[in-house]
Amino acid sequence: MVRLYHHVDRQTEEREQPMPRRVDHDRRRTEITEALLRAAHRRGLHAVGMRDVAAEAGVSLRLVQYYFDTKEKLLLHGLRLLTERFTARTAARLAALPGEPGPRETVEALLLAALPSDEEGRVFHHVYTAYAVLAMADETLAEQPFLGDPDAAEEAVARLLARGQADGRIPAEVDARLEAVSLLAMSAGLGTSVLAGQRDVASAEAAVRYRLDRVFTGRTG
Amino acid sequence: MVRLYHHVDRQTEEREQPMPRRVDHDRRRTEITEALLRAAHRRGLHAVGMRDVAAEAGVSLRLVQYYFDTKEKLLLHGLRLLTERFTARTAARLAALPGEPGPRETVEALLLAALPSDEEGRVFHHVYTAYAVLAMADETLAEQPFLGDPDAAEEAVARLLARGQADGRIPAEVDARLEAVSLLAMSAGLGTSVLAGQRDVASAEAAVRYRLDRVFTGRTG
DNA sequence: AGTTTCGTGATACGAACGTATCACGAACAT
DNA sequence: ATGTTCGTGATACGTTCGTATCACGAAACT
Repeated sequence: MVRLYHHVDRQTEEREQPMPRRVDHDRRRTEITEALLRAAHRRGLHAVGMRDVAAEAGVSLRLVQYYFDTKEKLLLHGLRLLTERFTARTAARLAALPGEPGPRETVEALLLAALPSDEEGRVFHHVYTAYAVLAMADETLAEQPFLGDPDAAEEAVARLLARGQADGRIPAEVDARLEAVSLLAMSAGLGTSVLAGQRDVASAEAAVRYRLDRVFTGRTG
Repeated sequence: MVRLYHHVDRQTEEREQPMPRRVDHDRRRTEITEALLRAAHRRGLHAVGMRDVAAEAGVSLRLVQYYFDTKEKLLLHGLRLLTERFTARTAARLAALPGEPGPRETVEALLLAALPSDEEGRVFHHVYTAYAVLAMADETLAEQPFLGDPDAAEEAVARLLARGQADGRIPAEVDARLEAVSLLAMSAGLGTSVLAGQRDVASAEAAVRYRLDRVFTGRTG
């Protein structure tokens, strides 16, 4: 799926009749969508127009129209790319955990990944929340799968908590499902208040760690 | 501060030189601002224009301009009214608690008041979150006092939790401050996911009650 | 070689936006 | 009685938005 500007590399691909000739459409689309996300973070998603995206991507307005016919399609691609990026980022963080991470370390990494601690996290949280707000009044956005099935994360955390219970690290009377729901909601809420300037990242992280300390009260090891 | 349309009732008020003659400006302003909040809930805050507000309030565009010179001022008034209304609503809910409510009942009422359970709650949460997102990219909004000092609620909850500890209903090793932060963040996060269509209100309320059950583990009474 | 398709630029169009201007009647002050 | 201020309507202005149109060079296919 990778084709570059002037040199070819065509043989790696079977070509049906009408196919893009010279430039890699998917690559271009991604570049433009990334420009959308950057612009949305800087000026606010609501304030971003086709022309802003074009300028941010360094292309002409026509090109943005060419690759995404309408603004709505561009916005939908934006949401899709955003969630893909976030999934990848989270997976990378999990993979980077040292040794053989237990449920506690894994859940902590999951929750902290959703916090706006670095620039990437800030962009993600800002734009994602903006999409969520748009979805509150826009039907098309509302029926879009947010975060690629929003309770995938819930499922993952609930499973990890159940594992913690099996290991004796979490008391049996904990409801893994409800606990997962509340942890994820807390993480999201903390992120929003950080971005809204009501709290700093350190205190948000402290709250996450405190809560996990309270959930994992059993013997360790 | 109450002056009505055609009949006067002036004697209740001392009048300085240049004062509004016939209509109650504050009342009008409030009506228009309420129209803004309704329109913002229906179409999304970003999509609301001066003309929409005028139509929703049943007045002419000129009047909206007359009472709020610029759109920015209208938006700021909107945020102010929104937080005032929410404060009043929460206070009313607390006052409606039966008997002599303990910390548990009070905290629960506080957290549930922030959930979008009825139409008023949905309007509040939607528009408030929309403002929060706007504030993430708009400096003027960012320095606006959100919810009339955002950690007033945090302070109140922390105090109630401390009272619960003093009463022996909450274990001493609980950190009242961090617990308050995490509870409020959870409530906000749950509200957002309800409005985004990812969860229904009942499950959000269940999560709140579950968490409170976990916090209040000591003897009751 | 000729023709079709692709990628790109420049520019135009109609709608909607926030804001400004003009006008006028009713209420108040003197 | 008269002049000024207040509240309101109608309407216009300039900008920006999303979208559409026209044009043209370079590639690819036949």
